[in-house]
Amino acid sequence: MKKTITPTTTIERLPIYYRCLQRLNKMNVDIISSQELGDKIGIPSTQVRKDLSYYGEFGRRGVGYEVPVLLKHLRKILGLDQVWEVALVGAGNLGHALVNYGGFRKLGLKIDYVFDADPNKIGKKFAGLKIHDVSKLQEVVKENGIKVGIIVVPAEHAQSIADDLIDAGVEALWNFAPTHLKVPQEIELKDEDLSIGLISLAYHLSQD
Amino acid sequence: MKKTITPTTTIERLPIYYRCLQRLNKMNVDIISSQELGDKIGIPSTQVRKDLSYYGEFGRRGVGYEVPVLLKHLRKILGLDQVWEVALVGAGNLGHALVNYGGFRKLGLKIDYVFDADPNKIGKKFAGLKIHDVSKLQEVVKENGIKVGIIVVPAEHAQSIADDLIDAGVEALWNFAPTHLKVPQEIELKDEDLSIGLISLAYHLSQD
DNA sequence: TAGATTGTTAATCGATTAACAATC
DNA sequence: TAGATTGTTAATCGATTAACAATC
Repeated sequence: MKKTITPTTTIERLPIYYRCLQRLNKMNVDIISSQELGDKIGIPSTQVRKDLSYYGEFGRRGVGYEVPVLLKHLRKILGLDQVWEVALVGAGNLGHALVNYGGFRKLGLKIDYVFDADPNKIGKKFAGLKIHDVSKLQEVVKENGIKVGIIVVPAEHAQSIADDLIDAGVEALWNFAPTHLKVPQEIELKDEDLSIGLISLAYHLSQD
Repeated sequence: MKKTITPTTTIERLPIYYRCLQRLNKMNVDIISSQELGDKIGIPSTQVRKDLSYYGEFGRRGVGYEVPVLLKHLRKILGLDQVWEVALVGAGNLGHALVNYGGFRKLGLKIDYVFDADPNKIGKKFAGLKIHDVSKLQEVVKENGIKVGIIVVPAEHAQSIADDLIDAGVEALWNFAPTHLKVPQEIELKDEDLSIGLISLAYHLSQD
């Protein structure tokens, strides 16, 4: 394994490889070449090999990659062999969709705690989880060693929720609020701004 | 205006500028410098200027950018001065969240038609919209000149829905199904794979 | 051995950033 | 004029891709 910095673009492709391999594994495909794998996800074979090379040598020359072996390596690399406690703040439509999202379960990820500020929601069930009072957020995060927070609250509350989560020990944030959050450098922040996708389609259509 | 190709990264930042300027405009901020704008969204001033320069000269040297003027230009550039008919296929949780998503309304975008295959859902109301039978998809798309399709169906159905939409005249697809869609080159495709965000957080946490 | 495919180096391509002349 | 900030060029940085030796 080399001590080079892995490009962020490579990291973003790892989950895509992982899911594709999961499907192949379920179909009892045993060996796959970088060419075939690349074709399935729409990237060149050379990029597949380069990406994997940042983490080790997982294939056999002249043969290809053993699906179960590569899968196991990727699971480890992605941290999916560990259990991450995840808290979601904001029991709205989008929060509901996320808690129920089938994609997570398949990956061994799940959301464990849901919080909201609305007294009418607190205590109610939400996709099988009890909605906690957001005033208890820090307490619950600390007690349960929650490391990942998902922010699905209105933009104007996002920063203060982020501050609270970080204060209580969360190390990674997934932010759906359409606003720029200020967080310390050591906190992992992933912005997921849903309106950008639709706007960029409108942009491309209006260019023609 | 130069005849250079605009980087895709620039295009993805345009909606962020737009939303930030909308907020500034509402706060009656009249003039903003590239430095201030960049600070607000977490990018260097030089990138703001460079990005905007692909489309024209919107600022005044020594002064900055007039918020309403820049906003107007961006609205035009992003195609938000036009009305786009949008159809969503898949009346599940995530579809519901998208139809209700406040971020779109603020931008003058909205979802107009919802489709599903479930007989129990067809005809029912869904966030204020009637759920149409997916078997009528092509018909409705053609009749109403729908140009944008949002795919929120299970992965195994995504490709055939995409084919149907394209066949009926849709030119841009926003795909939430965790699968690689094959579409003709002239079709604008934006993938929005929600599990990637969460996995990449797990990855970063497990690196430490 | 002959054919196939990996892992890696080097070349290319594209995006960001520093620097500064233009100009308000 | 002096101070500020744009628009743009050129330098830098980072990611992709082509090419090929290594090797199964």
